[in-house]
Amino acid sequence: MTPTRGYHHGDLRRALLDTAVEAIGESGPAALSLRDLARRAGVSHAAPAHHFGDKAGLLTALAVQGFDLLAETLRQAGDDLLAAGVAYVDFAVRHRAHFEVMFRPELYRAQDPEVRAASERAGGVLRDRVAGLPARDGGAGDPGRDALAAWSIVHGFATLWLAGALPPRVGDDPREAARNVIRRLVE
Amino acid sequence: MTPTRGYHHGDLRRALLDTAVEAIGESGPAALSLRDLARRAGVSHAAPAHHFGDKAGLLTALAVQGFDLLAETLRQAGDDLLAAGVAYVDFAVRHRAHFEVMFRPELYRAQDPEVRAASERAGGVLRDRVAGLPARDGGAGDPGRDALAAWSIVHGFATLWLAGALPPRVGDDPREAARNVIRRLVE
DNA sequence: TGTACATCAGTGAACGCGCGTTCACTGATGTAC
DNA sequence: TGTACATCAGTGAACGCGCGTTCACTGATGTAC
Repeated sequence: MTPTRGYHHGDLRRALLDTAVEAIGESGPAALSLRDLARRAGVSHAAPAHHFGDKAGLLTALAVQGFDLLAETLRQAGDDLLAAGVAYVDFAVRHRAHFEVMFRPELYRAQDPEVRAASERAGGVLRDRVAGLPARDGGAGDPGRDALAAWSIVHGFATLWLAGALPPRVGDDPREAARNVIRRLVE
Repeated sequence: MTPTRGYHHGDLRRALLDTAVEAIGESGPAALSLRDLARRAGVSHAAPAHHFGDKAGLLTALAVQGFDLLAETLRQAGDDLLAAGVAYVDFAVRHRAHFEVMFRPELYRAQDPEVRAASERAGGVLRDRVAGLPARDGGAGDPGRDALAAWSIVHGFATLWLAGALPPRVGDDPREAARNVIRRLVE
């Protein structure tokens, strides 16, 4: 994509992250190799180590980026829980590589403070949207429980969609299908 | 575990599947190698190829086993959707290796007729439990939609649990936590 | 009960490959004076 | 404006490792007669 400008690349760190997204989209995060990334970015195979140390370092950076992107996506979806839920699924489909890395913590340094902070920000937005929901007719309604149920249903739908596990009758528009399913929870 | 009985192992195929479950439990399905399996099983490194051809062949066999086990687990949970949902989560936690393989179809031959049949059997049981549910107060209730919502919420909860993504306040008993969440859908 | 033979399960040596890591290096850039 | 020097980004050769695959083989088992 970005042409190499002589000896110094210019923004190799960023280029490697973009390239990683591409490679993960093709073969999944586990199959990722730093040598392949270097090859795709057109630099020597030892270059990635300069920026990320090792594979876990690179995936940690990708996870941070992913959680930030998710938080922003949820925020932009507005106050509505239904809209936020649809946005969550949409994020998973459109940023599949990030999503797959984010929820496979054994692949990166999940205890890294940057990751924890970014993940906490995304979780906070989701909880806000759930808190904005009117109490259920049944009773008091436990906001922790409701947030967990909301998270579970959108995360499960997204995961099943990405795994190709859903039957054809669900259709091919993830946003529409997700909206339909989430309504079961919020209507 | 099972001592090698001379030149012929006795039931190497089965032993390799058991060993694979063990290895996947430690490092995930992507890190699995046939050589490591052979080493653990105490046979030569070329032996696994006799039974499964390659890694995808072995994981295909594991997926079939997993779907059959899931179907049986759901069946044993009885007619109740809540109980079936809890059983689904419990299955994921107790048979983590199988569960992880089953829903990563890029790792095995998902189009294999045996896999499709086993997966169809498990899905059928889940649909049955949803169909047994009384119609919602709101209206007619689309059984396809309801089944998808139920599947999403239990699958999502199980996935988040396994990923270690849930906050500590959820507790350490997956069955209890799952029951609480699923109630949000069925009550 | 005994022997011959076919079949099958597992062996072990060999191969080529891609990987991560290390390390002395070189080219480019920016800053001090 | 010009020069010296420190810093940093990226290079490329070398290493050892574990992997999958192949293949001629050998030991065990079962069946026919």
